[in-house]
Amino acid sequence: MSTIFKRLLDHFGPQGWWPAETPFEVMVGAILTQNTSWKNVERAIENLKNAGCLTPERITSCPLNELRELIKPAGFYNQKALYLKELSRFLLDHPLEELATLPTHELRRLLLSIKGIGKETADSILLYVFNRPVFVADRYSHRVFSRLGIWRGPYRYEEIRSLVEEEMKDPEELKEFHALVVELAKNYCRPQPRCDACPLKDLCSFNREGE
DNA sequence: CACCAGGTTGACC
DNA sequence: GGTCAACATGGT
Repeated sequence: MSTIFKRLLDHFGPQGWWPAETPFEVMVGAILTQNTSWKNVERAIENLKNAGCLTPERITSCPLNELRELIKPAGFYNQKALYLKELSRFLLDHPLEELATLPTHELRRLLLSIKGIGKETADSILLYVFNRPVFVADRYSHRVFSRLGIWRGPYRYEEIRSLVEEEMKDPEELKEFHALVVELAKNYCRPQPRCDACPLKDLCSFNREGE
């Protein structure tokens, strides 16, 4: 696992995730990017910035219809507008300084209680906002680990997360690793793979089927 | 034209 | 516990 990380870092270089100016922007981006390309999320965030709506206060006071229009480029805008309202309400009730004092498992439980925040979004926030040592075990990681023969069987979020967290404890490394796995999968591990140019070609076991 | 994207929810079994 | 359709825009 650590070897793979070094290989990826060597090949792609530091990815600099998460791209955002404030912790709140990270959280908003984490919700908006759910099953959505980052390119579309950028437009939505740009709209929110231009409207001065990138704080919990302004999103809470923003009319729902207006909020929907602002984030439209990110897709699923009806439910995501509600999710952003939920998140903002939560943050007004629980300041970041308070949340930062909680142990990771309690903070995760709190985040998961917010409608619109599931496991992956919660872990993205734990990692990129609160610097907690967690791995974001998204579908890309499952695809990559399956192709590398590290993981057999179906996609199970918690099990893949544990697999990585047992070996890697440094939040900074976990941040980069998640970003690098995404980069690898996007470029070389598509449904129609291009294993010829893959930087981990020599490690890839393609004799087995199963995503 | 079909398929994919930095998932989550609620219904159902 | 697990599975599944619905959700919506923009790029390839």
